Amino acid sequence: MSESALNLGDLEIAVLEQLWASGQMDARAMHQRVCSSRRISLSTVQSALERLYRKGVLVREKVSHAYVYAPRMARDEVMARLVEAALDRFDGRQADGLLAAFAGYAERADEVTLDRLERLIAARKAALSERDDG
Amino acid sequence: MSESALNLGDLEIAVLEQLWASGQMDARAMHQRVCSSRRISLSTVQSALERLYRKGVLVREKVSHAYVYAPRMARDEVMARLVEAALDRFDGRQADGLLAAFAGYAERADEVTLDRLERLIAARKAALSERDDG
DNA sequence: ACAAAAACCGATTGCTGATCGGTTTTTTGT
DNA sequence: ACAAAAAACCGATCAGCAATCGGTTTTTGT
Repeated sequence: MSESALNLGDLEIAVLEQLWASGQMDARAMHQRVCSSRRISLSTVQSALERLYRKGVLVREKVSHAYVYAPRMARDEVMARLVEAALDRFDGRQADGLLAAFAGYAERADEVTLDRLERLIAARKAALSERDDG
Repeated sequence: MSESALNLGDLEIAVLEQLWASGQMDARAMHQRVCSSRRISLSTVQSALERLYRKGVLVREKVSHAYVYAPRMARDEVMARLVEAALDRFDGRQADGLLAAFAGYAERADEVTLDRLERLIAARKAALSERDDG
């Protein structure tokens, strides 16, 4: 386990999605956004934001009286950390797990995604040979 | 959320690793294997196997009096399901999450892994054009 | 029928996220 | 400066789940 295995609940993710969409928000604004789908009090939203802050996923800044929260990690980064956390409890390398997950997904993947992935690999290969030459 | 989001505890994974390595085992044999690293009673191991069975990760067959457990899913498959479970709580496609996880990983990946992945992509692309032609 | 082995059952513990209401602190309008 | 409003803060509860165990019942082999 590299460092701290990130784990998130459903409300935490819902709240994060809002922040990734809007950039930043205080607890009240967040409550407005989520209380339609989830009948939740302001306190509950505050707790979720607080937890996310303690987990290092959010930053916050006191603007006049209220904390304004903002993402500290990109959506992709959080997803990656979650995948990592799920996988690194297994013995040995986690390459094969990721590969397997991707293989399962790749069976349904479209061209665009495949191309993106190919470019990712090409970039990495370039970096590798760059290093070998240098 | 496709069907049932798989989730596994640490003991469950440890137990699974043993089964993937050895093919099949009853609770007593499993206990032998894991009790060195974890000081655990037989009951605890039984519970873990039972839970895994209920989750559909293991099959079991009564051989004389004891259940003999065997994996019903490959290691890769379980890993893939875990990744899927971690990702499909997010809005929208999970392609980007997987891509992101892989991107992070790819930065450290070796040539062999990159080659494997390239072949995976090639295979998928072939399947796609196959379908277009047919 | 009996002893041993295993399943089965139920209970407890620990952790974590979700949830809330009440109290204190801070801010702000007048 | 003061009162009202808003937010933070605090602590508590609840629920779900994995880990853990000991005791009871069932099965089985001889």
